[in-house]
Amino acid sequence: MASQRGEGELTTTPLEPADRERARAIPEAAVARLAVYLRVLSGMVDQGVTTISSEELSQAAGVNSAKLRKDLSYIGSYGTRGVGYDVEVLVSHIERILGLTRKHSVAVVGIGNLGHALANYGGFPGRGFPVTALFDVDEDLVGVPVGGIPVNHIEDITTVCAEREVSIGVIATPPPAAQAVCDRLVSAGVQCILNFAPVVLQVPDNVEVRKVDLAVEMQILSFHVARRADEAANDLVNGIGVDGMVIRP
Amino acid sequence: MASQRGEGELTTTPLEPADRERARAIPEAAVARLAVYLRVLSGMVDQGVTTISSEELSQAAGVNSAKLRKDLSYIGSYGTRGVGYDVEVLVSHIERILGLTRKHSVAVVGIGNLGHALANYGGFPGRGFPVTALFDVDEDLVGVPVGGIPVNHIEDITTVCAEREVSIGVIATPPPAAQAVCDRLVSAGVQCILNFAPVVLQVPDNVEVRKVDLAVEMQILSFHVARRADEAANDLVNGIGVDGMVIRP
DNA sequence: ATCTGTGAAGTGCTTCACAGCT
DNA sequence: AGCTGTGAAGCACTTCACAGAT
Repeated sequence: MASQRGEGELTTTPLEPADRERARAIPEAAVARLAVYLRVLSGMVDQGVTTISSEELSQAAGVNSAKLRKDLSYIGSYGTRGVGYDVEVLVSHIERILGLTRKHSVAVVGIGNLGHALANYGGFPGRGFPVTALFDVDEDLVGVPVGGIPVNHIEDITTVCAEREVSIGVIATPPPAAQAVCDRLVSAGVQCILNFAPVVLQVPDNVEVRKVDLAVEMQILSFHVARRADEAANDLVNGIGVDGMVIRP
Repeated sequence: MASQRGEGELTTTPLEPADRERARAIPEAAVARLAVYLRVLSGMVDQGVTTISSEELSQAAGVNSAKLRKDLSYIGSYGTRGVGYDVEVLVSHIERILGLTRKHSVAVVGIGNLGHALANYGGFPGRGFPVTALFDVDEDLVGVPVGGIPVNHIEDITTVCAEREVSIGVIATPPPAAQAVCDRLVSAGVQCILNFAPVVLQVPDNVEVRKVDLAVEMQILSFHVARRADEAANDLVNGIGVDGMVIRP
């Protein structure tokens, strides 16, 4: 089960050989942060900031400055020692590394509450991710435009996705439907999936899945509430007050 | 700036001293997976499965079995060598560690597309996370019930959250409003925040923030599209076909 | 005979700290 | 004098592989 998509539509600026090795080597964690830096930097551009130091940028992005510099070093050396980084230069290099010079068509499957919300973002968060197809099983929804795009029936995923060159599929269906939907997306040649359904998807190696799992997020927070409550109880026993002051040393 | 909440309402089953040290020591990454195991196990219970091996459970959860066993070992030794784990026992231990024996009131701030979707989940993903308060700046929305709960004005966050003992705040506002909303939640004593706004929130150390950032997720996927496209181009140059076979060895 | 629980080895990410450029 | 870029050290998570329980 592999991609059926040809290799003919490479519209991205081709990477230099040096960049190529780098792209392979960037830690996943760093990629996520690059996206954050990019957003912060875009804000800077709007404010007319032209130059920024690693210290300032790292503060704004909520990381420490060594990490920021290391992250930026993965994509090359575009700073000036003693000065800092040119904001626009940085923006364009990060955009290139993240593949944002290309448009990525998005299909949303499952037009319930969440699907509606996603479709109505219109051009998905941050531009460059146009939603070009919507799917649902509900016959009553088929043909109805949501966020300007008419809903197609789930049966047609394969043809419609191929036609519209969808490169990212978003699964917003109820859990039981998710795997089947995923399989269809994959057989339509979609190699990147963003999954909102609380299900562990099985996919071939050449497909990248990212998961957004609200239940997991809530439960992680719950864990921290519990840990904190417990530490507090523990500290009280040991004579430490709620605000961290020792009451009974 | 610290919690203003008293320490009197600890309704959680208190952890044994041994568990206490463990809770402190569980890696964050393991906590996230425990939540996944819990969901898979709940499904097992519904199917009437009573016993499961690390191999089976790890498959269903999409991790390898050594990792699963190590994760479970963080919460104690509840398996039987030569046999496997008792599903119900495991469920109840994971629930206890994740603090799911307590209810966690949730407030959603920002009742736009996403806020609506979230409010309409009713009892948030997976039970145990009742949404008890909604907030927005829009006067026209105030008083209107969404998912059964009337919307309050954002001005009233502090009082309403304190009143309803909200322990988790969900921020679904536009980016510019997020930090101010966050500050209000914090001063209402909320120590856990789930942030959907594409903004890096500044919070005191005693507050836990989890971020769900669609733009970042999309951009990570975009990065992988780019990397793959580039590898393919690269491989073609080196005489390797699209399906991985060497054409020109 | 089988499957868990876990030290120990391995891997990858983060932080340090400073050489080197402007 | 200031700030980047980066080897090297440190830390955390993952995987291995096997002793030990049933």
